[in-house]
Amino acid sequence: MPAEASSASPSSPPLTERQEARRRRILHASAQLASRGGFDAVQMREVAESSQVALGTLYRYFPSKIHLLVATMQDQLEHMHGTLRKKPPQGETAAERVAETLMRAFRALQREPHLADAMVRALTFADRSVSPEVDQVSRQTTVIILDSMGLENPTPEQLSAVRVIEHTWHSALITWLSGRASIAQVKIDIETVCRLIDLTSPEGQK
Amino acid sequence: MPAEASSASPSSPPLTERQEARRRRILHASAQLASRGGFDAVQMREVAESSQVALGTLYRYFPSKIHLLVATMQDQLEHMHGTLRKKPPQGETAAERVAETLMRAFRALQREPHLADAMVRALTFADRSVSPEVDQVSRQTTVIILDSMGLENPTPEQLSAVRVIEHTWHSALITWLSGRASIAQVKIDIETVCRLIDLTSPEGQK
DNA sequence: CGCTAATCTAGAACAAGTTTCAGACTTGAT
DNA sequence: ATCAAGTCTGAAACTTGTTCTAGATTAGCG
Repeated sequence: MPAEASSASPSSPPLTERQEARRRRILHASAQLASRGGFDAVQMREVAESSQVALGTLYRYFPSKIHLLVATMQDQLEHMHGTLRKKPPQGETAAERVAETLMRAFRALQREPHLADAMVRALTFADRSVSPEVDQVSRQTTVIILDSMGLENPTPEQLSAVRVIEHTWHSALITWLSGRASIAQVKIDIETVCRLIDLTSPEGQK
Repeated sequence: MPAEASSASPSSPPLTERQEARRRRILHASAQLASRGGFDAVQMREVAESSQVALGTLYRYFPSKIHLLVATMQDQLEHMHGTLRKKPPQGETAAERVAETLMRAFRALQREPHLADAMVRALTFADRSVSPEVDQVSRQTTVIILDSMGLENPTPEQLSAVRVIEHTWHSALITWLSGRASIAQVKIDIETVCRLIDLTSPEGQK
């Protein structure tokens, strides 16, 4: 298989090799700074310096800090999806498998709470100008969830349930990140919302 | 009844009359500016000017823009709760009543989408330093939902369901505000998540 | 009334996101 | 190899949230 082309949107003018490298350096610097101190620690001047790129160039690649962090999240999500694909969840019911997948993702985020903070805050703070990118993250998340459900073609009802699960996922993460909910609390919320899946599977829950 | 004391946290030193008036002017200016242009339009210098208060004073009352907007939300929530109390929802099941209540709130927000934008963005962007205030908003929301369910003492399961509903509510609002979901979509999501309530009411859904 | 501590004001100053600009460097096509 | 168009750089400037300061005002109290 071609080692390339796995990345994000294949639209817009194709990047040269050096441009691709710059983009990579920027995303790497962003993730690194975010891992240290979260949203606030990702300062555009520092990202520029760390990635050896002029500030103006950084802004050419990512038109705002939010764009940058959302792109960072897309990047991390890809990793995550790859990792999750390798060992599919073991639960009996679809609800269990989804909950298991999300809890696995949650544990991954716990290992880098500052990075999680930066990405999630950016995601929910994003305004209309970032909608396409945020939407892409959302679609990717949907794919991961549907994957873990093991569904080929979900019903509209099931898609609604998945959307609600995503809502809960994002919002629960926020309450955790801002110290208003414990890890256990998040777990309960995830398990609770996942019950909606069984509710929308009239054929039984196996 | 005493016409006073209905406001927020009755803790900390009591405010003099003029201070109470200042606080009110500030919140009013905040809501007004927010109604115009949303989060970005609430600029601290403008709020200070509109409310005839020095910038430093504004910061003494509300230690950050986020604090100010969250307080604005608390303020609005009180109105809302009062309004909702007057005409309780008519639905048959608890789930229907909660959905009806939230849709009513949603329609209110649609009348002032910019204000909604400012408040909701502030709420989800808030970091740990605002946790107490955000938590208060969350509790107030919980009360409104429990009220509409007509429950005296909810089970832990039901409280979980309510938390998930709140998650969905906030996150769905965000997707709507950032133009990634339609009004219809939000409605569906609310109705979907409200089904969790019936799921957690083993005694039947009347 | 007159004092003292707390509060308020005007305004400067600082921090970080964003924009702008002139000049150097790359790229792609001839 | 050469030229035009597009890109990158370094640095300054601008915007808006936040902090700080010195001096006026106000509130509570003897």
